Amino acid sequence: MALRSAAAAAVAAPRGLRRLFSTASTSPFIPPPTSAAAQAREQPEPSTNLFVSGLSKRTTTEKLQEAFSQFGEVVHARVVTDRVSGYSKGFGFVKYATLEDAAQGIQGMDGKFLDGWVIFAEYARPRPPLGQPGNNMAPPYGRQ
DNA sequence: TCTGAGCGA
Repeated sequence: MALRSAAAAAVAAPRGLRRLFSTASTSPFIPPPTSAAAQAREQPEPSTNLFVSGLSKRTTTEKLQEAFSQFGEVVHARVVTDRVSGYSKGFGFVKYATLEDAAQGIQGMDGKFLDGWVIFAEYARPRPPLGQPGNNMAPPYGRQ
C-alpha cells in the first residue's frame, strides 16, 4: 500500500513538472494552450515509439519489452546504453505495433515500478533523419 | 560495477 502511495507521488512529478498548471485552475489568468509549441509541450504527437525514462541501471532491453508487452504488442524495444561503458543510461525506447497499443502501454506502464524504479513512459520525439548513407555513424543530432 | 531526470546505432 505504501508503495502505491510512493508511486502515485512519483508519477505526479516525474521531473518536478508535470501538471502544475492543471492544478492552478483557480488562477484568473490561464493562458489558452492554443499554440503549437504549447501542445508539443504536454501534447506529444501519437506515435508507436515510446520513450521510457526512469529505468534502473540494471534494466535490460528484454526486461523492458517484457514489461511493456503486457499492455500491447511490442515490435521492438531498446534500452539505451553507453557505447564505451556498456551500462544503461537509464532510459529506453519501446515501439508498439499500433498507436492504441502504445497509448495503453503508456497508461499501463507510466508511473509503474520496474526493477524497483518508477518508470515513465511517453511518446518519443521524432528524431531527424540519419543523414546520408556512407557518412560516419553518429551525426550531431540537434537536441529539441 | 557506478552515476540520474535523461530522447537512441
